[in-house]
Amino acid sequence: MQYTLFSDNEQAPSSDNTADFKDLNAAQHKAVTHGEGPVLVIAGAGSGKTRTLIHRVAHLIDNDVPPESILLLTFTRRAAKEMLDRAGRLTDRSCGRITGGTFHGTSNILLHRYGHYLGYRPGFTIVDRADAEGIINLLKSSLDLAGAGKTFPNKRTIINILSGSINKNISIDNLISQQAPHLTEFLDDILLLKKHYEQFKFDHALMDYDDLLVNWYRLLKESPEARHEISSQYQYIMVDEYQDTNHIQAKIIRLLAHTHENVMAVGDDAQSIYNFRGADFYNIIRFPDQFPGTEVIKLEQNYRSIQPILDLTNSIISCAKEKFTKTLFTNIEGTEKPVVYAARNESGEAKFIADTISELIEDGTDPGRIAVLFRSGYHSYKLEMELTSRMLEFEKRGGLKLTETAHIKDVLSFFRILINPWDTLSWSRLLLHLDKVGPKTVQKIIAFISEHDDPGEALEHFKAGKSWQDGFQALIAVVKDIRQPNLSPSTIFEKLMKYYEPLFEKLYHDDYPKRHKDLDQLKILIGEYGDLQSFVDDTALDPPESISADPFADPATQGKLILSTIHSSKGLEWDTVFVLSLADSRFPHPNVFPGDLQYEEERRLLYVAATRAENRLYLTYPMELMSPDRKFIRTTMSPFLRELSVERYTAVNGTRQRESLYTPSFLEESTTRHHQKKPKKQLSARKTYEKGMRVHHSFFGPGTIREIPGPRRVEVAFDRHGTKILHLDFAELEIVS
DNA sequence: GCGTATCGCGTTTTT
DNA sequence: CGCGATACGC
Repeated sequence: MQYTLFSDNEQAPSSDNTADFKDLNAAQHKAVTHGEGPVLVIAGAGSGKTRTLIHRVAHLIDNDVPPESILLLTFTRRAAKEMLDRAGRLTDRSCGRITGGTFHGTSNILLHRYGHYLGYRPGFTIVDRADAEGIINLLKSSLDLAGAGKTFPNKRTIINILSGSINKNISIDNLISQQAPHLTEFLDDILLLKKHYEQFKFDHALMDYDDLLVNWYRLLKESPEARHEISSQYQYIMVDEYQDTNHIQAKIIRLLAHTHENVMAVGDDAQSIYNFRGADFYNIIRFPDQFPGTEVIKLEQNYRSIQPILDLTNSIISCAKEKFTKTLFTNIEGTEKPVVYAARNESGEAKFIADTISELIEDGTDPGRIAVLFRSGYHSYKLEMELTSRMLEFEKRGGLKLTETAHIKDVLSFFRILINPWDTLSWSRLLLHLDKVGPKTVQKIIAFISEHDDPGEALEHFKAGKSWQDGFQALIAVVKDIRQPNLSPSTIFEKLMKYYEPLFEKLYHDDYPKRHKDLDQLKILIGEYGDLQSFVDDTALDPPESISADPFADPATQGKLILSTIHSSKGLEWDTVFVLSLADSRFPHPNVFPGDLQYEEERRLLYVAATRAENRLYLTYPMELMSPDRKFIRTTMSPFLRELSVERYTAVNGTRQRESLYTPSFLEESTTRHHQKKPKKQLSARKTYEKGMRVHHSFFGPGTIREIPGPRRVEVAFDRHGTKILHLDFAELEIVS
């Protein structure tokens, strides 16, 4: 295969087209065909860096580099899979023999393969973040922390501090005094907690994400044999999203490449948004120091967005305190400026977005090409209700992971105790479901069974209280049943479901159907695994975003509208993007102030959000927010928006129908275009509703009116679907009695 | 009095 | 969902 050089102005075709390997611009071509030695590719948003990496892989294979010697490290496993798949299509060869994945996934593989050099037994269990939080919780209650009157920081904060201290390579006391001075009074408690946390993980052969990295680093550093073996195995190392790597990862890369220095790192300092968990975008700046002789290549052409969007995003990032000037340009045609919409309140904001989305879909836009992004998971609640009441389907990303939902954790707990009988956390999950059994009783049971060589068997010898004996015996029976040797994961699943199903029905009565669907999908997923260990590791390391998404979905069918946190939207792109809740007290996060390190990161976060858009970008904010005391407080637009020149966007004031805040002439244009109110059908609006009425909804079925929270709204407690707030303008609600 | 069940309310971001 | 405050039952 040959690569033909095209001029910089030649536009790269859509990245989905695999027959386009010749259409690379000069900079991309240089990166793709680079020979031996370290390369740093600084790539702007939408500059085709993924494409470049794919072609690089294809180029190497075409030049008879054995696939086994390529190591591709990406941010998400999904990205790695996609790259290998596309590279495979480019080369007409299987790329399956390339090692590719996340740092943590790769770490897991290498530690199982080479861990014996450090004296590891391979049977460790990986805990994900949610479990780590659970452990902290367990320890917190048993350690009796915090003096009277003081609220001890929550477990999420603790975990951030613990992992931050590992990632940033500084001691906890320094970290706290530097970056979280308000926690100084808890320093001793946190240190104590850390000690017990480490001991706990050690006792139970558990590792969390950070331990994997630390041990990978130790493996390379402390075992010359392992270092040499691994480094000569992987002769070509490629790292995507390099700005998201932390100190340990940078050191790992350095050691991995010590025999050959064939490293290609790709990243964009302007998109560094993971500083809070230890990522350091100075890693990019330091790369040439770590690898002397590094060639630096810049990709500045953007193949994603139209020029007006780029103008806006360029000016967002140009306000940054520290910037490495890199101005993106594009040849994609399009003149429509981004819209900044000021809504009266959160409902107005949700309504505007839902209206606009409905119109786009009616005009034939694939819902899967539209995304709504926001800072925090709960910012989208209002919109979710609005969309549900209009029967618009969506998929929410970020926030809670599937493996973090209660019912999935329950099932996984059964699997976990089989692999690691000392997995106290999973035991306590299972035991807590027994009626009349609470935290205290669980602690007693666990203390008892942990004494024994075989906790699973010891369970039978614990004398249960009279009131909960029956449930306890039932649990013992299942555990005994699934502990039989040589059962396939599917068989175990079926066996445990016989016990769990009735329990589950009682426990999650409110949204039973949805959760049950998850379990059905989990069953399918389990069926693909032959052994338990790899199933448990996989679900801990990289939980599937949504197993309800059909893996064999026909690509021709329409996708779903995406709601996502900005963090989870990284690396993706959509035709139309909405960014929600860009109000002063919401974005940046209220705890960060100008001058903080975090403040600049928040700005980059907005940059990342805005650069996801190809053709249409809407930035919205409410002028009124609900304060803690059910009072409304006025807000203005986020400071990041305020510092932009008004030339860059079209301002629309949703609080007055006919006036614009800034530029009246623009408003007429955009209202007629997208935001014109259509007369909605007044189906239910005329009827009078009262508290306590029985009603029937075409989708949710029968229910009772709980509350009338506002004009044209009712809060209905549905018999089968929980409580929902419905908009009478849209909901088809019949009065039954 | 200890421990469990229940309700109401607030929630940064995550490989 | 998880936390705290409060209420009930052994």
